[in-house]
Amino acid sequence: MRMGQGVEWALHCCLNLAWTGTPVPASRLAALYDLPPAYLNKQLQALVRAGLCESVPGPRGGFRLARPPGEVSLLDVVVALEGPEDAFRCTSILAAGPGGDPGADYPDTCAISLSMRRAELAWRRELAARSLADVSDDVLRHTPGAADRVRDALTA
Amino acid sequence: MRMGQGVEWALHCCLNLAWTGTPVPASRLAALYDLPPAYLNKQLQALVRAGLCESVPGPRGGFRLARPPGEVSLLDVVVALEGPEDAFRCTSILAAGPGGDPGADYPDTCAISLSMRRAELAWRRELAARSLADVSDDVLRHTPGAADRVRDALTA
DNA sequence: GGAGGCCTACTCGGATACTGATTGTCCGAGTGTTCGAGG
DNA sequence: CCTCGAACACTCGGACAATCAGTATCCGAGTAGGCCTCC
Repeated sequence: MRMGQGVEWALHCCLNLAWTGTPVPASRLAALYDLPPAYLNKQLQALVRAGLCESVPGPRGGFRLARPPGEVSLLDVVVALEGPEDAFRCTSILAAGPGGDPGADYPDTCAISLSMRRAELAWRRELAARSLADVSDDVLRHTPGAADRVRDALTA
Repeated sequence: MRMGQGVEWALHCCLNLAWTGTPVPASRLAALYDLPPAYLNKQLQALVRAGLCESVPGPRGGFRLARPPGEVSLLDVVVALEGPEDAFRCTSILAAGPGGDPGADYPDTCAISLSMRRAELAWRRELAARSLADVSDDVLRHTPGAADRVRDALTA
C-alpha cells in the first residue's frame, strides 16, 4: 500500500504557494527540490482539477492557491491526487461463499469491510483536521525564517 | 493509494480458519469464494512468514491459525501482506531546498511528514484494536449460522 | 513622443513512452496415507 | 491377523510470466509582455 510520490511534492508545493501568494511556475517549484519539472506540473494539474489551485498561463504565470491556507486541509490534497476511493476494496467475495446473497450490499454490511472503513475514517479525520495554515504555524514555530527563504527563492 | 487485493482475501480466510480450527488447504479456501488457488496460497504464505498462520504439508494438511483469534489483530494481517512501512514516504526533499540540511532527519522533523504519520498512526490504532475475535462476534451477532456453514463447507 | 501592432518567450495542458509493483500461473520438494505382501 | 514397506496422492513453497498503475517525458495551444514601426 504505497501512496504516490506526488503527494509529498504537492504538500510541500502547496505550503510554499501559501507563503508566496503570487503565481509560481511549476519549473521553479521543481528546481527548489530537484524534481522532474514536467511530472510535477502533472501533479499540480490534479490540484487545479480539484479546485485547490488556480493556474495562470503565459509569462508571469504559474500556480497559486485557490483558497486561503486555512481552508485547505491535508485531506483535500491527498484526495486530489490519490482519488476519493478507499484503500481497502471490498469486492463482495462473500457473495460467492456459503449463504452468500448476490444482491446484498456487502461493502456496507460485511463486518470486515466495516472495520476497515472505520480505520480509514479515523485516518481521514486526522488529515481533514489539519490545514495548510496549521502546518505552516508548526514550521514557522520551529524555523521562523523558512517562509522568507522560500519566498526569496521562488520570486527571485 | 490502493491496498492489495490479498488483504481482503486473507482477512476472510483468517476468520474462516478461526471458525474451523483444523488445517484447511488453500485450494479449499479458494473454492469458497472463486479465487485463484495458487495466488491465494501465495498470500497465505505471507501470513506464515509473519507468524500468524502455521502450514501443514501433505494430505490432511493446509493452513491453520497460529494464535487464538483474540490475539490476532486486523493490523497484524495488513502488515503481514502490505509490509510495515508507512503509505506516505518522506523522501527528505527539503534537504535540497533553501536552508536544507543534508544531515537532518526530515522524516522525524518535517512538519508535513509528522502530520501524515500522525494520521497513519490513528489508522493503525483502529486496526490494532480490532481482533479476529471481535469481528467474529460482530458477524455471529448478525448471522449466527455463518460459522457453522463455513465449517461445513470447509471440512466436508 | 505616443499609440498601435507584431513577435517572442514563457506558461499550462494533454497525449505519449517507460518502469516497477501487483496479479496470476506453474512445477518441484516434502509428507502422511493407503494398499499390498510377507510373517 | 498383524507388521512392515513401498507407492501414491495431496500439500505447501518458491521460481517464473502477464497485466496494470505509477512514473517520466515531450510537444502543442494559448497568453502576457516587449519591441519595432508608424503617425
